[in-house]
Amino acid sequence: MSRPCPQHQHPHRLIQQPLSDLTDKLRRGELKITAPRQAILDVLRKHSSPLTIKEIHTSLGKLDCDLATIYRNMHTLERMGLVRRYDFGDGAARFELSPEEGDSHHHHLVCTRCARIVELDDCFLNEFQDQLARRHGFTQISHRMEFFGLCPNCQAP
Amino acid sequence: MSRPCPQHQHPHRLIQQPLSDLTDKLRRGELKITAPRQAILDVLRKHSSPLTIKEIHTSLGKLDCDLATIYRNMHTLERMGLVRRYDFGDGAARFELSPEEGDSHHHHLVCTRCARIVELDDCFLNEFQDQLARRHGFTQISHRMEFFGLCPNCQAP
DNA sequence: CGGAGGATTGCAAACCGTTTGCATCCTCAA
DNA sequence: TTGAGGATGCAAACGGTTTGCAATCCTCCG
Repeated sequence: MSRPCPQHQHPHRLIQQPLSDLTDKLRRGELKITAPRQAILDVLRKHSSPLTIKEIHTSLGKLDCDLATIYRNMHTLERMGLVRRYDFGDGAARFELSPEEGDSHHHHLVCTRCARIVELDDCFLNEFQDQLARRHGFTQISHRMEFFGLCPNCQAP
Repeated sequence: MSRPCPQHQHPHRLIQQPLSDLTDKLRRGELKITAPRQAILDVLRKHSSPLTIKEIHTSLGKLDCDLATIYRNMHTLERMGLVRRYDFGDGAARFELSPEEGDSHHHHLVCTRCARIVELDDCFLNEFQDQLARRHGFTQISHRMEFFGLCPNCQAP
């Protein structure tokens, strides 16, 4: 994983939510504030791109906890909207702290060689998605969209 | 899985490529024409939505072959562009015969309860995707996009 | 038409991310 | 401070997928 290209970094990703705000949210969700929970949130807070469970695990360092604990927590955190889950099609889920404006979301451009991730601007699919729902009588509609390609560093000569 | 709603069925999906055309393509790809291969293509030919490996396997009926054979064949067929792979996020890959205009593709609206699949019109992301590639210096760019929701039959009262 | 050579298959075992059961531990409200 | 229930660690199981290997099948060539 390489450093994100600053010029294309989406602004809201640079604003780190203080850990205390996060634990406040935990409390509001009636979740206990445990060491693994805090450590996981802290790791996510410090990264600007989605992390796999394994990446989170190694980032925990000496605050290490069981993999199953991370898996369980990601479900809980996702359920209460603190965290967003992404699937880049390589078989490992990735997680990112939700932006503070809880309902907005964005998509990613992923290098298929080095897994470098570019965070794109806020999603533009909402109107289209709503039309689609109306036209086909669907409710609770959502979507997934990711872009893949070779980043500048990975293009062979 | 329920029958697709005819009024929203995308036209090109109704045109079945004759099996002979498909085996011709196999030949051109220097692939041997084996019984499993033909049977798999024949199953795909008869379905208008993407199928999982398991669904293909059970559809094979008495032409049954090993799961590993299907997995291996899906890779080969995908590699030569005969088949397209989709990921609806439930952990099982799905496969669909490529439309005859080899480069076009479309997306899906998937019911999260009954897995009913609506095939959408041809993709509209190409320009956007190219812009994106240019702006970030990526090459070989592609994307994935699927919509999820509750279909009319699955909306609880 | 028959045989050689390489692709393809079946089978079983391995893989990998993820989930789960269970006993123990810890957090938090009373 | 204490009790109840949520949370954790550990190990086993799970589901989709991949892989090694020996046996088999398609094709091409003589």
